[in-house]
Amino acid sequence: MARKISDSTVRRLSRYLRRLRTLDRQELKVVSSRELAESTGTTAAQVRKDLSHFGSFGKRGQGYAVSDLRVHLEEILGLTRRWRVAVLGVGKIGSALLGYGFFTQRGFDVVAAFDSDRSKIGRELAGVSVQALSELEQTFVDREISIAIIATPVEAAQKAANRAVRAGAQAILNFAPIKLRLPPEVAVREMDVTLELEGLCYLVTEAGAAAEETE
Amino acid sequence: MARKISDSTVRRLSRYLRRLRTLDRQELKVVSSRELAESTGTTAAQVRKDLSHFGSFGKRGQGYAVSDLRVHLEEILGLTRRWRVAVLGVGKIGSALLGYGFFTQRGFDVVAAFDSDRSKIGRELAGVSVQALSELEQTFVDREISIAIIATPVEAAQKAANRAVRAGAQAILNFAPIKLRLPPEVAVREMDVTLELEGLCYLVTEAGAAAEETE
DNA sequence: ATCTTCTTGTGCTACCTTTCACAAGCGAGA
DNA sequence: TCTCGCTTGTGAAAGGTAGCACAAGAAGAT
Ligand SMILES: NC(=O)c1ccc[n+]([C@@H]2O[C@H](COP(=O)([O-])OP(=O)(O)OC[C@H]3O[C@@H](n4cnc5c(N)ncnc54)[C@H](O)[C@@H]3O)[C@@H](O)[C@H]2O)c1
Ligand SMILES: NC(=O)c1ccc[n+]([C@@H]2O[C@H](COP(=O)([O-])OP(=O)(O)OC[C@H]3O[C@@H](n4cnc5c(N)ncnc54)[C@H](O)[C@@H]3O)[C@@H](O)[C@H]2O)c1
Repeated sequence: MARKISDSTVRRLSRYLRRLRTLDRQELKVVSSRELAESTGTTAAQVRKDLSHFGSFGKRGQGYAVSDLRVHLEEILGLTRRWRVAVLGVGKIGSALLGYGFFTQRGFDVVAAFDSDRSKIGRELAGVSVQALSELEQTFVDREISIAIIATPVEAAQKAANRAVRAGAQAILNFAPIKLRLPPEVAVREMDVTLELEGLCYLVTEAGAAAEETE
Repeated sequence: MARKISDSTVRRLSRYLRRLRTLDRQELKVVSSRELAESTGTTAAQVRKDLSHFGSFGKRGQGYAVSDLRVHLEEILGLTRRWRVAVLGVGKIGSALLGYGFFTQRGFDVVAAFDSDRSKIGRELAGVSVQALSELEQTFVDREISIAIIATPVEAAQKAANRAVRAGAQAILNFAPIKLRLPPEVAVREMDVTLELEGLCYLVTEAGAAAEETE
């Protein structure tokens, strides 16, 4: 199973899992690749190909057992354990994330928050108390934190990420609009609102231009 | 120029533009594809290929004129105009977005905000007053809003998006963890934190498994 | 005027992802 | 047991995307 799985496949697996959890809650027993495809915005063949990289989970003529497939996907994605997360930068975005109920529900425990602003340190948000940066290393080790969410201003983001990685973080979710430079063994994903907005502008502008041409 | 440009190319163009704006502010006059590539996390060939889809902007032996290329990219991405944006759902994420200073700086004006919660209506955040949903259609038309940011709870997201589209929105930026079903002419981008976090878990788990195998 | 150095723009190639199409397999019903 | 209807799993084809390598061109030195 040393096959290289692409990011887009992994994202789709997350989508399938999300859907399966809903179906499971609704007590539905089986689901076909076609149904799964329709509700996640892809094609039936794509669903089957994605799953086939990891094994044969379905029954020909029937479909997939919802609950079994859910468990398989949870295993594949590494979601059978809980993950401890720290938030770096408790500003507007950071505190929104601390209050995000979905995390706990999905296996992520935000167990620490750090800020450089003295006036914020000691304050408690959603059951997590904001700590000084000086406590970062110790806390990462003690609480076995594997994921750091960067929500500092852009100027501080690279340093904050470096520090989290040195303290043992294996993965970084970055909200700051900057491409972080980190060692290749650290997993990084970006949440870049402006990038996405600009992408939307391109599409709208292009559609407008195309419409004019065919006039 | 009716060539189909891929999403990944558009995203990279945004990155180049971001870098060019910084260089321009630093009064740097020229930049090579190699420099641009290094600071945006790609390769020099990729930078040149991306730009070549739209024309020849560089000088052989020299590089690209920073300020010219910046303008070209702004034109390509449709950022020579300002864009009016509305936020739907003024909760934790919605209010963080309303207070996000980068938007204005980048050509996006958040001119309206809507919420279903009576107690929030009339309140003012970052210069924008929260309106009732009943005013949505009229406001979209009056203020020529082209982009709607969905920041409602997941159950309300599809309906909110539909309503924004019917009111004239050409693009949707969706923060709710759901795949929206919208007419194909509407541009949609997703900001799905849980999806990204799950992707990180996969990578970390996989790296862990690979390390064990080679023991 | 020629040579050297540097960097672009691009055809070609290699790789990767998605789609197609169908044999194989499963269960139900006769 | 055989047939029928349905859906999976997968090899092969198609469609894209990224990287390589180099001719073409630009500026400055000699
Ligand atoms: N506000 C938004 O809607 C939004 C949206 C998308 C992206 N972002 C990005 O997210 C990041 C945070 O944005 P925000 O609006 O929450 O900003 P903010 O100013 O509200 O919060 C930033 C917080 O980080 C803290 N901080 C500063 N330096 C730090 C350091 N070295 N270590 C730890 N904490 C530090 C500050 O004290 C502050 O509390 C920025 O990079 C921003 O570009 C914000
Ligand atoms: N909080 C986070 O950090 C976070 C992170 C990522 C994604 N999200 C997603 O963003 C969305 C909003 O999250 P939140 O944490 O800000 O939730 P929230 O509960 O704080 O805010 C939601 C707001 O939407 C309003 N609302 C409800 N129905 C509405 C409707 N039909 N039209 C307009 N407004 C309506 C509510 O009154 C509330 O003010 C959710 O879908 C959530 O899953 C949140």
